[in-house]
Amino acid sequence: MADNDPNTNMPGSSFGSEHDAPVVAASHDINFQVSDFFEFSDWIEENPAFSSIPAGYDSQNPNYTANEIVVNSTGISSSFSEGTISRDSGSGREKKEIREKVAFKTKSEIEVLDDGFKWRKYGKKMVKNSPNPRNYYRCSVEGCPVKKRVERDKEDPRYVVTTYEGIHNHQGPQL
DNA sequence: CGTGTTTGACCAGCGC
DNA sequence: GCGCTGGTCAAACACG
Repeated sequence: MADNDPNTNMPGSSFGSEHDAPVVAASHDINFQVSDFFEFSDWIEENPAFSSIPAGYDSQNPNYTANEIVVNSTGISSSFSEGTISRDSGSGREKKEIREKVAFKTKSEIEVLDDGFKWRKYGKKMVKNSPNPRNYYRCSVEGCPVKKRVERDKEDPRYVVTTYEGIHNHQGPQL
């Protein structure tokens, strides 16, 4: 997946340029694609030495491997984790599909970061571990199984934890 | 009028 | 088996 797509124009230019978030700046540095992070998840899988649960993240799941990266030098630190490969070894039947699951912790005022795709909110839920609600988004493109989960950090409300799940059916960003 | 959001209800998995 | 919790659905609503 995610072949060497030239990614002609990344509409990430609205990454805080129209918002007054001082932390989210320099869209030039955030010139990435979501698919790039899905490739990163493979990278993590092959580099368990980098596993470290980011602060504030639910580290109770032993199936998680995680890592932290710094997207740019202006203070946007994102952490991502990959998991959900928990197949039932023992019951003889794996119930869960192997899905790509990537979580970012981004310091931003806005919750819905414009990653170039069009998202439709389909749910909101209060989680037990956090006083903040969790929002559920889904890619607007029909047939695209990608889901997105956005919640604010428990300890630091200035951070948003965005979790992507799945791989986009379509190549280009949808706007 | 079309599209996306809101919000409560419903459902399934899991732990006790 | 029951209750809790997280995830999804869908009808009503708001907005362009």
